[in-house]
Amino acid sequence: MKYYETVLLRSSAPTLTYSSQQSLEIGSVVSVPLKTTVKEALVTKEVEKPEFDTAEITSVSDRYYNAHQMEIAKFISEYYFSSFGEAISLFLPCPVGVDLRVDPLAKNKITNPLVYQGQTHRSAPTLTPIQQKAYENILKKDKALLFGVTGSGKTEIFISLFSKMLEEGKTSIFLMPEISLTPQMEKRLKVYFDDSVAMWHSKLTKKKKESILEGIEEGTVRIVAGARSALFVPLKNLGLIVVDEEHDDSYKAMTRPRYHARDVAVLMGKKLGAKVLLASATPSMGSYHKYDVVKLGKPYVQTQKNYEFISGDRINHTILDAIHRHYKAGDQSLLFLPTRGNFKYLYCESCGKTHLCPYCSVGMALHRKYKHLKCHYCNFTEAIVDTCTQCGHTPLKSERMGTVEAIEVISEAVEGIAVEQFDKDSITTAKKLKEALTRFETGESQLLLGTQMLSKGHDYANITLSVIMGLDYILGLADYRARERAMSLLFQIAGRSGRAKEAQVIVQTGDPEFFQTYLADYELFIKDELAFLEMADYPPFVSLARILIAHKDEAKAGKITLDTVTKLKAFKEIEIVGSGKAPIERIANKFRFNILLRAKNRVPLLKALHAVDCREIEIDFDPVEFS
DNA sequence: ATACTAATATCA
DNA sequence: GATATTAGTATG
Repeated sequence: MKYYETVLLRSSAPTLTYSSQQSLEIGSVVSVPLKTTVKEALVTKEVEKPEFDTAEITSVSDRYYNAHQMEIAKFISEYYFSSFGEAISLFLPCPVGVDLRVDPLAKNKITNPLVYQGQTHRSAPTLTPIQQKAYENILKKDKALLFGVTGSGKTEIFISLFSKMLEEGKTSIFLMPEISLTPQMEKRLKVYFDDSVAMWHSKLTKKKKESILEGIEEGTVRIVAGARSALFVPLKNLGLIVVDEEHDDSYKAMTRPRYHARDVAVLMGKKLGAKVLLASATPSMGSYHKYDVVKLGKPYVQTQKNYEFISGDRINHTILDAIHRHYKAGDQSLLFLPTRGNFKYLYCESCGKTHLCPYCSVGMALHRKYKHLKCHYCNFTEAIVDTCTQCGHTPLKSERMGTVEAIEVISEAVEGIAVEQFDKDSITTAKKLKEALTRFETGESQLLLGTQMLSKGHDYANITLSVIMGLDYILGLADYRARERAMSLLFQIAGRSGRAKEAQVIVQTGDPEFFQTYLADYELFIKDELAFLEMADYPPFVSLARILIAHKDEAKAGKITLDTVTKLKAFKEIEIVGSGKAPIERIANKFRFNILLRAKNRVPLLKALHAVDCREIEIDFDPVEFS
């Protein structure tokens, strides 16, 4: 009889020891009995017969985790404060019989030499001299940051790199921030790589996932493109990881393990000997500071753009006139605003109170289409109310414009215009996204109106007018990166319009000087912002961590916070920047407290946090969200 | 993580 | 006193 330590997959339980008649490989995925159920577990270590009684491993699966996967998971679990069982579960296990530690392609070459050569691919695109230079530069480096505006031809460089990897018998991972970006990119990649490329994201059906995994195993699939989770597919002989739109916060996981896919990609590349290429038109301060920058063209939009700064926070005549003019000229427009739903909040004119979610300390958002109020944090829904719950005053006023209301205002003012609503409420599936984009591409609709989704990935070549509202709202967020977020958003949206001809950009802000200064040169913004961050002691010059405490009992939450702060005070190398109620005080009926920590070096910070880590607190290392 | 158990609050 | 809710603990 043999004895093995195991960790339960997707679990924070401690390691448990089981027995087995047959001898097992470290890394094997097995089924084990626990209490009354059977769980999946990973064999981590062979041990001597323990003193306590052991249960026997129920069955051994045909999957296993290799040494690299376990090593990277170990890092993730320690750096991002999750259990090993949770971290390893990010990965898809390898099929038994394929060892990713040796060069599996050698096997492929022997058993199936024509796998790759048998397929027909269009050869890589011809690069412009500027692209070619960047491409050659990238080839010389293990990791690099490709800095180029939208439309500067980053994708052609990626495609050339993937082609080169294929020629060398290596595989590639291509990360994009959101699932919504995949259809357009898929089309482009398929032209060159056909069935060698597979689109991967967490919402794929089980069947589709299995089919892709089979392709990976057979060696037909050699490029996996997709969202965060694509980083964890078991590709053999990985040669390249591309992280597009590397500045995007959606690379940071919001649930445990709270890893940052860009940073894990860099680590993974180092461990596996794969090249890592980060890319963005608006790079993050950290990446610009840390990595070799390969510039692609000039850091500003080269097409002719007329910027106009206007004040206010509503859709006014300037905006309506512009939309009307461009519509009449047969051109297309884009309008960005940061809130979804109708009016974001209901508020009482008499006592000034906002109508709040009963379980969260945020305003209930008005969704006129469904005739209800909805909390965007806990999804609590209720009928539209008209009387103030505080003072009984009626009627309630609505505050701040959302997508639906904006569409109503515009449809009324610009007769005949077809508006495409582009936000989380209307674009719920990949199909709806595709349809909306097709309608816009064919000219069936003439105005694209939406939220952050607009700034991500899509190119709208024929747009001649971009209207950007609500930047002040972002600039006013309590976040050390508020400036960066507002600035990059403006760049991203402005960059997506007016590729072909002269374009007009209307920016609604009370701080035009700030945006105006940097519009022509994002790199100048980065340099100034880095100087600011260094002076103010913020990343990338220091390490940050956030502790989130959430409890139904407010006093209990406060006590946990205080106790944790007390324990942390013993660590002299770390600074407690602040602690207390979180900006959003309550979500889903739990009171929320925050502790923000800072340290010059991350090692003492990690050490202190490991010392206070417990199940009552949640640790977010390198946080991107502070609410 | 989750099943199970003990402790505590809620209710008729 | 019975039952629902919550807190605590062990799992092999």
